Amino acid sequence: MSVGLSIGQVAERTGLSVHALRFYEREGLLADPVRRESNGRRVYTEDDVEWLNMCIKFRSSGMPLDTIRKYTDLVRQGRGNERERLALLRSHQEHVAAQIEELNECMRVITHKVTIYQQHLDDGTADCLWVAPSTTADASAAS
Amino acid sequence: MSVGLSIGQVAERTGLSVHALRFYEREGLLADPVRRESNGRRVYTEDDVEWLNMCIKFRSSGMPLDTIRKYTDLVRQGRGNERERLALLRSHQEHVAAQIEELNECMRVITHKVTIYQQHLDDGTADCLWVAPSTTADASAAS
DNA sequence: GACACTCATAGACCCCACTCTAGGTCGTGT
DNA sequence: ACACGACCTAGAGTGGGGTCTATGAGTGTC
Repeated sequence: MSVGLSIGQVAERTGLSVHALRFYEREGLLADPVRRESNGRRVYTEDDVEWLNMCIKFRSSGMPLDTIRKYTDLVRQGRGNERERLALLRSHQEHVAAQIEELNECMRVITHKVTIYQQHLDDGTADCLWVAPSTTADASAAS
Repeated sequence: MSVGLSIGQVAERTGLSVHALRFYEREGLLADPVRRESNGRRVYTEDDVEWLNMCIKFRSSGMPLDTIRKYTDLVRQGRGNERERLALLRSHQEHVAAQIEELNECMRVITHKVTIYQQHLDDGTADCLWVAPSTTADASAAS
């Protein structure tokens, strides 16, 4: 089934650089240190790729490498610590929820500004309303 | 109206450190270089605080300081470049939308993992299902 | 058998966004 | 008188997350 992938192939299909892949490995982010060919070259399995994709999801949702390492350690230790894994996941879940909240709020503010600029540009009123080269001009647009 | 605020007061009400406030100023993130008392101390206006709050929104939605500086420059230059400001804002808006998308996708994945772990813990099946201290064990939970 | 290519390691380097330090000034309270 | 706390500047240091370099070895093909 799993043919064995070179680091270059894994880089290609995960979008991580080969540098990053080696870096992640050094950092202990792979459940088991990648197998090697006789010549020392890394051989990745499809499972490794799947795991990496999960790490990428974790990273891109703001989980620090350190926490990913903790999670990896738990998984590596095997059965018995499922509660801990769950706690870690839940905590990250909350974190992500908070981020989404925050971004939505930012979005609200930005969209408001965009709308106002757009309106004034449409009106051709821009030249009348933007008076001072100051904070205030933009702030009044923001408020 | 505006009484004039010390850097400490501004730090308190924006949540930025006094260090960060000075840093932001050096970096050209304030529309006009803050006024000073005769003794050289900074005096912030409420407008400055408002502007800073906007910067904070920008930052916390992932806008690099560099881009905030560009926006600030545009505002500082005054009327005539509203199109550019709008373009910058729109571009950031898209960026934020993409981030929200991404986070939602991560959330989906994480929630799925959480659900599965929770199920197995509820079932008490954890000890049977988690077999190997390997990627696979967790990957099967993820899939 | 020469050239290009991919891989290997160890460690240096980079960028970003702060954060902190050193050394000094001012104004107030006791 | 003098200590204290808030402020000032310039610039060094930090932490996270990679990225790049130097150096060398194995493979593939003309």
